Amino acid sequence: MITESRLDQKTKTRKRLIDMALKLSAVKGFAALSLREVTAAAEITPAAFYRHFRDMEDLGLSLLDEVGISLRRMLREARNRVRPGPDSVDVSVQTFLEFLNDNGNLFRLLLGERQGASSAFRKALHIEMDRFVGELTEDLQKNHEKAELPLRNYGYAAEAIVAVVFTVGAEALDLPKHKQVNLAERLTEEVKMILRGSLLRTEGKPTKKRST
Amino acid sequence: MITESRLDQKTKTRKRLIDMALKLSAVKGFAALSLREVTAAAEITPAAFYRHFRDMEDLGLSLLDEVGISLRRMLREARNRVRPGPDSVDVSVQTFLEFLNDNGNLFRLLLGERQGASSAFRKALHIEMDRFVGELTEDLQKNHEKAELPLRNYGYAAEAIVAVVFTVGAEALDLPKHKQVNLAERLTEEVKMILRGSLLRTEGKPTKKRST
DNA sequence: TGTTTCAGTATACACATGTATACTGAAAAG
DNA sequence: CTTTTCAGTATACATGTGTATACTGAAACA
Repeated sequence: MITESRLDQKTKTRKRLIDMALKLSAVKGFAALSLREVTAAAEITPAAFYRHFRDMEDLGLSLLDEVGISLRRMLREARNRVRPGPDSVDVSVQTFLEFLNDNGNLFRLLLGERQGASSAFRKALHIEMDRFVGELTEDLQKNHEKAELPLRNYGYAAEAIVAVVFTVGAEALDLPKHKQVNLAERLTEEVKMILRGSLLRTEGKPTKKRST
Repeated sequence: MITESRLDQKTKTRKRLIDMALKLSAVKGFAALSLREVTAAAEITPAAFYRHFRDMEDLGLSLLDEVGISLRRMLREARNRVRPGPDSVDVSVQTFLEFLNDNGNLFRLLLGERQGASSAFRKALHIEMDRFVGELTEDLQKNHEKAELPLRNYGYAAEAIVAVVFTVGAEALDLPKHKQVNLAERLTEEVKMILRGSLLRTEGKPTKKRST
C-alpha cells in the first residue's frame, strides 16, 4: 500500500526548485530571478515548473514558508539551550550567528525582499517577523517577570532587539566567518544595552502628551 | 556667454531618468527594473540611455548618491531643529518621519537594495549607512558628554538606533500617513529606551561577562 | 555665415523571457 | 496485462530585453 516512489520524486523536484531559487536569489535577489533560470538550475524544463507552482510569486511564498519554519526551529533550539541567567544574551547571540551561517540564503531572502516584492510577499514576511517578535516578547517577559514592568516595555525591547539583530545579521552575511567575531561582540553589547534600557522604569516625565 | 540651454536639457533628462528609476524601483524593486522601462518612463529612446549612464548599475549608483545627499540634508535639518534637551528625541523622530514621507522612494531603495544588489551597490550603500551612524554617534557624544562614557557606548547606541529607525521606517512606508502615529510613538519610546541603556555604566569588568 | 558637436531618434538584431500545446514513458490502479 | 495518471519533455511563439549602427536637427561655436 505504500505509494511513495512517484509522489516522492515530485517532492524531490519541488525541493530542488526551492533550493535553487533560494541559492540564486541570494546572488541577484529574488525579484530579479527568472522562471527559466530556476528551472535550468533545477535541471527541468521550463514548462515543468507549472507542475509545482502557479508562477514565481507562488514559489516565493513557499520560500517564505521555508524561512518561517527554519526561524521557528532556531527559536526552539535557542530556547532549549538558553537558561535564564547572566549569560543568556551571549548564548542567544551565538545561537543566532550559528543559524545565520547555516541558513544564510534564507536570511538574505528575508532581508532582501522586505522591500520591493509584491504586497502578498511583504505581508507574509511581516507575519513571519511579527511572530518572531512575539515569541521574543514572551521570553523576555518570562525571564524578567520579577521586574514587573508595563507590558509594552517587553514589546518595545523585543522589537528593538529584532531590528538590531537583523541589521547586524545582514552585515554579517557579507563577512567571512572569522571576521564575525567583532560583530558578535557588538551585537551582544547592543542587545544588553537595549535590555538594560528596557528594565529601567521611565522616570516620571508626565508631559501633556503620552510619553510612557 | 551663458552656455546653458543644451547642457541644461541634458541635465534635465538625466534627472528624469533618475526620478523615474526611483519611482519604478519603489514598485518592483530596482533589481527587477529594466533599462527600457526606465527610458520609456522618462520618454526617451532606449539608446539615448547611454548618453547618461553606462548601464543600469551605473544608474543605481547615481541613485544612491541621491539617497546620500537627501539623507545628509535631513540630518543637517534635524540638527538645526533639535536642541539638546528632554524633547530632542521626539523632535528627531518627527523630523525623520517627515523626511520619510517626502522621500519614500529614496528610502525604499536604501532598504530594498541592502541585500540582493551587486556588490558595488552594497558597498556604496554601506558607506552611506556608516556615515549616517557616524554622524549620529557624534551628536550623541556631544549631547551627553557630561556622562563621560566609554566611546564605544555612543557607537553602539548610534548603531542600534539606526537599526531601529530604519526598521520602523520600512514599516511606516507601507502605512497611510494617519496610521503612522502609533509608529511614531513606538519609535520614540524605543529610541529613548536605547539611550537610557547606553547611558548606564556597565557594571563590573568591561571585558568579561556578567550583565543582565 | 557655415561647421561642428552631440542629445536624442530610428531601426535592427540576437537573445531571454513566460507560457501554451502536444508529446512520452514510467509508475499506479484496475 | 491493460488502462489511466501525470511529472517531465519537446517545440513553438509572441513579447521584452540590452545594445550596435546610422541618422537628425538644433544649439554652440568660430
